[in-house]
Amino acid sequence: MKITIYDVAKKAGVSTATVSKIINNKGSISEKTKLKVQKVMDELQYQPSMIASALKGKSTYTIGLLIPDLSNPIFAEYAKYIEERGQELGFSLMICNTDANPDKELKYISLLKQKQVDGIIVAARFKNIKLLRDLIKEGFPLALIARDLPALPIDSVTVDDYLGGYQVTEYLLSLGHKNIGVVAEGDRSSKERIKGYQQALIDAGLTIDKNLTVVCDHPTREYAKFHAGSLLDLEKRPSAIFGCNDSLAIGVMQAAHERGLIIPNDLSVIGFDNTELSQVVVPSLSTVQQPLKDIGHHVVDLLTRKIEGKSKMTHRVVLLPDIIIRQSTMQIENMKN
Amino acid sequence: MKITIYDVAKKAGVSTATVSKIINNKGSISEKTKLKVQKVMDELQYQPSMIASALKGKSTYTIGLLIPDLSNPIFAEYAKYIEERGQELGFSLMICNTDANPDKELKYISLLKQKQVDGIIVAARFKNIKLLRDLIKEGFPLALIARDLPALPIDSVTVDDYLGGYQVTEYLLSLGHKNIGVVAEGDRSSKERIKGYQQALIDAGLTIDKNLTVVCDHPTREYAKFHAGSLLDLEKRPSAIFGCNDSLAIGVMQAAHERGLIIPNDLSVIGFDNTELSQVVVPSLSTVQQPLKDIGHHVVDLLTRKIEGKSKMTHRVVLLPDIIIRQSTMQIENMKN
DNA sequence: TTGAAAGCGCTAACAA
DNA sequence: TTGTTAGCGCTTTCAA
Repeated sequence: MKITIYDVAKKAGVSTATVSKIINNKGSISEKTKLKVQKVMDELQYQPSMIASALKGKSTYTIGLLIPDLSNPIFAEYAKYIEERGQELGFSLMICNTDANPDKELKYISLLKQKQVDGIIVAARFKNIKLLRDLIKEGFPLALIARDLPALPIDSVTVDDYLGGYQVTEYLLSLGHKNIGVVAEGDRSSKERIKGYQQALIDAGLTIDKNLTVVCDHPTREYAKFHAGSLLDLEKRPSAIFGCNDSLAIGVMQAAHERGLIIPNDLSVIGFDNTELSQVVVPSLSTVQQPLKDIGHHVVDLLTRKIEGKSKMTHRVVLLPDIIIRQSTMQIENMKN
Repeated sequence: MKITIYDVAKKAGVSTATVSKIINNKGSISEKTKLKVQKVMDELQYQPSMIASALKGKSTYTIGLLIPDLSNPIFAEYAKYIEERGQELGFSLMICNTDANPDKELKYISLLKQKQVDGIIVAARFKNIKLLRDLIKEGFPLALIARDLPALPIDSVTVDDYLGGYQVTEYLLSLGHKNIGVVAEGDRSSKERIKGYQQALIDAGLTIDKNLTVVCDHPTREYAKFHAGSLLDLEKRPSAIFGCNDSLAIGVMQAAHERGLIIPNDLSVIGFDNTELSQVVVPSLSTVQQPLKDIGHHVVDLLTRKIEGKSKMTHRVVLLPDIIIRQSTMQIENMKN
């Protein structure tokens, strides 16, 4: 059978209270008994049951992560770095793939509460806002990544998508492009990136042509290819297109390719996320890098601080993206037309 | 405070035993009290504590997944489908990213045991075999993916890498290629794929030239590019190269590109894994698809059956890969040289 | 059909 | 410095 604290206590000739104090470094224990008990624990290969100590009201040292889709490399990296930081701080990670489905969100949250996780991290595309509101009301430790809810007092870590969109556009403008298209998906990040794009145009004294922004029904390369087509078939087609993530941008490249357009000579293209995809396509894709590691580590720090009651305030951390210039973008003067 | 079974019992005017029986569908309870108690549970929004029931020796309905690197898309997909199937069967997933580091493996396994997970799934590249042996000796439910240990009685699900390598080579041979190189990584899968490649050559009556197989120190595109270079600079350079995963194959393509070689006219290239990368490069990469979803679902089925004591036997499931032909491979007669 | 009570392994207040 | 003991919330045996 499994070794319990009783076995240790008996073999060491002390009480369970003494053993417990030694495990948790509490109270005052003589060096002598401490050594003796530790020796017995080693011999017996004793591992305290976290279940039992959790039942006594202590922490489970487990956090839940609600994420829409692990097969998306960006989310997988979030998960990786969250796990990494959690592990450094002694927390395990329970992963819940929600498919951005509100029913699953509900189910998972209630399950995580039944399992008494110490806190929950909610990633992008979370639908069921009411659920979050309830959790906050209960004082349940919660943190958000890539999902900002200005109306709710929740710790969050986001990358400045607005700035990302602004920088991309500013860069394209600096290359001389004035007629700039956007292929986006429907989520919050894309919306922010579009806003940044628009503001950059305004700041440059240009007007915004709504027809140059298309939003894909599904965030896939195939859809982007299709929608980019309509942009490229415009009478006055854009000289540059901003894809709100790398897959979309590559869809744009493919649509251009199908029409016999050469990148970057006929069309500049830029993406977002700096996935391996962007390094592999020909020409390599200019893009924007998110500080994924920082985001993951930061959100765990915020959450664990809440869990440990060290911080009552709400923190909203905004991290800055970084533009990476490769071969898919070009000065307009050097372009063919 | 949190609602407990006592609150429910008191409000419903029954004992906790009765409530417990109703929750677990055990014993015999009159329809009347059942309804009454269920109504109270609803009103109170009662959620049984899994911690407490776990302490009583019941299952935690949690499984652990030890995986080397979540940022590798293949592993992320494993995780996704494992989580998916787990969720269908009522199990949560605790993710542990080991970096293929034996110390972390040890730490995680002991942690998972402290947290009383019901079983553990171990993915590719696991180092610490002794650890697994101990787990088996204890009768701890265990299952493997993409990692076959013939010496140990563990349930496992693998894809037939040998067959994959064989099929790739057979296909290349059917195109007329005889001088076929391989760029591999150092793991078990690559070794199997190489063996399949060699057997296919033998079966075709050809001899194996060991110099045509290079193994990268690190499984990255950069390394593959470097090593493929040495293959391409050979006096009698291969007319086709098999990259043991898509990243490696793309490294090969890049090395070829740097040398002014056109794919597939000067060189056929084929990969493995069918990641998005393979669809995005130009020319698109022929590759081999693994049934990731089947693998993930299958391994969870095996493990949970062990957990529930429904199966004492060891199962080794081998799934078959599928070759996908795209544009990076060509009949040798159509090639330039 | 129902309930009383013991106990899962641990912690912490209190006593010695 | 150490030990006694009462629970944490649940399940299960046994008796009613």
